[in-house]
Amino acid sequence: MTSLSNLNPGSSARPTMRQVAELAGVAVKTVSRVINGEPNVAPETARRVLDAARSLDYQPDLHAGNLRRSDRRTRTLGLLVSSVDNPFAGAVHRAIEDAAVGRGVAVFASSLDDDPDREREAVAAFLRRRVDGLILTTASENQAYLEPELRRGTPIVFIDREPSGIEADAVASDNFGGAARAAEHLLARGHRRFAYLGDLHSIQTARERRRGFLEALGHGGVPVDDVAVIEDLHDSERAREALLRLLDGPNPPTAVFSSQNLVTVGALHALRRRGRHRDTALVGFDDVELADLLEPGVTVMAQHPEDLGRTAAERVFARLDGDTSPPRRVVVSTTLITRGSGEIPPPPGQSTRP
Amino acid sequence: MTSLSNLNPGSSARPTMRQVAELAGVAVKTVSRVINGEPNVAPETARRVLDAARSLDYQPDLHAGNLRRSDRRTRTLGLLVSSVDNPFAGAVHRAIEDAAVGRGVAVFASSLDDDPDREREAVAAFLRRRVDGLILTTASENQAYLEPELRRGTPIVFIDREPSGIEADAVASDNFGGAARAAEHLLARGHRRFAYLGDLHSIQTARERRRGFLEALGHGGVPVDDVAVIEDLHDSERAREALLRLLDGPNPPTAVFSSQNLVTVGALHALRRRGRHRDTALVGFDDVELADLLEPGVTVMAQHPEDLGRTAAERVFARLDGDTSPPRRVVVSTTLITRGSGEIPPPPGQSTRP
DNA sequence: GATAATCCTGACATCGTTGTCAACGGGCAG
DNA sequence: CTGCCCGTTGACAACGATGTCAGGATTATC
Repeated sequence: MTSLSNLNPGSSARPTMRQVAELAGVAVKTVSRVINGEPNVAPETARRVLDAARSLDYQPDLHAGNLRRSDRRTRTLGLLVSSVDNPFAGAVHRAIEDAAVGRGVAVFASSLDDDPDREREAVAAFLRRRVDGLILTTASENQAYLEPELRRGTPIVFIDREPSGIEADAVASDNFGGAARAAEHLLARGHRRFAYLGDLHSIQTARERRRGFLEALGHGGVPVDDVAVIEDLHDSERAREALLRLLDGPNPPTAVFSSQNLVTVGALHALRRRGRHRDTALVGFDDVELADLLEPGVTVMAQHPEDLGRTAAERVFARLDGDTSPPRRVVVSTTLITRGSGEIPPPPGQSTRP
Repeated sequence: MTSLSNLNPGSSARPTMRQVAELAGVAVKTVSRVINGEPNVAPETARRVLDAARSLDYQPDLHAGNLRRSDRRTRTLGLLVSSVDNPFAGAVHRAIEDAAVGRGVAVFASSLDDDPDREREAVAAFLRRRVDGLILTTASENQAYLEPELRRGTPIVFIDREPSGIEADAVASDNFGGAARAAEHLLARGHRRFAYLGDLHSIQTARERRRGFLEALGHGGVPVDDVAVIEDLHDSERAREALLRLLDGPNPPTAVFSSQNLVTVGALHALRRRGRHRDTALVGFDDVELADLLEPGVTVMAQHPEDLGRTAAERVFARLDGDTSPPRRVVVSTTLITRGSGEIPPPPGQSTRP
């Protein structure tokens, strides 16, 4: 009874090459050749195999093949972002996907919420699945734990954050320069009382922006002690509360810098709530949807997430294609978009320098 | 020379269980037991194995194991959305990821731009990777091609679109009812001249919204012929142009319904450009970031993408856990958020019904 | 017509892991 | 002391595919 192969019709088992081979009356290896478009198969044989494959709805098992294949490529990429829900990360993700899809590469994405523990787990989950490369918005202080993997030849590209404790490719915005330019923009309007609303201090990018902003203010003659620096604002709600407290305080800022998109949203809410949106200057880092339709429009240092994503993907694929040049750090410049909020001057009597 | 196993120190080759076994002085199967936490391993042996694994930076190959394992689970999910760049899709994605991560399941996401060809390719790419389940925002007219896969036991859940040509689980917003309620909301303010700005007619969801909107207008005594129905607006630029043409036309609408977030953004731009944002009513389907800070605030029929994503993931996991009940259609209701733009009355003299 | 080159095909080992089964050794009951 | 049980361990086959190699058929070459 069981000596014949399992040919029960309509069987719901997933067909394998063996079954396609049986149905087509050829050897498994011949099916493999046809499926992979290898040369030297008689057209008539190929047709029979394709017919059989189609009639069984056969889908090759990429991972089984990969196990034996010499190139050992899963055609899979792992992407770590703060959250797939964040518009910036979404744009990065899309650009990477666009670069990958043409090569038949699928993308895993994982949200970290900038939690170092989740980073380790997510990286391990990717490596267990043998991704061909990693693109990481890292959340950890130090990524030396990736060293062995890097030595094994897995391309690792850091995006939106510089690596630390490891030499690897990186693609990031000009955080320092962009934040500095934002500061200069506000200084030029005559502001002297600033607030800096920053993301988690543990995030390298956030520290760069802070440094850029404060150094530029220093060059403009504003002592750091006069700047209200508030950090660790990781979502819009916290940012809103923080700015509300400042606005209600004894010496509210005349100009506000918000260091990322969620913080900008929170700041906008706070200003609106206190009716201060027309007399308090605001520049945000990273662009925000509908920023141009608000009144006043929101001035931002726009990043170019598509460029970041595309460039990071190109780096990964270049490495996979054999590029063994030293790690490269690509800096993508930012663009100041003036829409009104950043051009608000300080109230009269407070604009002149001492 | 080659009789000894490859033990060159610092070798950059990826370690396998065999190498861990050699280093620990045990059989491969024992390593497997330790790595998978199977019982009946002497503590001392387990320690030696773990030490060896750690010192080699060993990561098990999930796919090799899966090949032999009886449950045949890759712990991987495939998600198809219109674009990972779209805020709605991002929220759905995040909710699915949150449900999956606890089970050790990783998520592939693919953007379709609502192109049926890309759908077929992306599904094939997922199936070749043997995802455990599919969550699809389908772009095709008919998904009967998934029938064999469904029979094989792969859970397939449609999200944000109803399946056609196949019986499968589906989770979607109340598109018809939500759009109808938007129409009623505008009718109640006395509007009689409407514009409907719709997404691609090929999208089932878009057709439902159109049907809901127009039927409700019909019940309100507004003949369909009096409604400016413009469809196939797939991005904000096209939506902006379309509404600009209407506003510049002989008989501009006093109330506008935009059928998804990108269209809403385009409509907002058009109204603003013509300075009509304070006297033309607007209700959008799907919420938009910062909608509450615009003047007037943007009234929307908010969807609940987190609920959609979470519910879809729950359906997939329930199926994987053995639920064989008939396919279920889950409808997630929508929520009207009044912020001003939808409460604008028609200009005097046009508000009364004939 | 003989020989070589080429095309087509299949048998077999193998990739890294797990399921099965059997063997070994020590503890314990009879 | 014998026999049984159980905890521990490893040998081996197998998962679904591809690389290697060899053999038979066909065609080209002299």
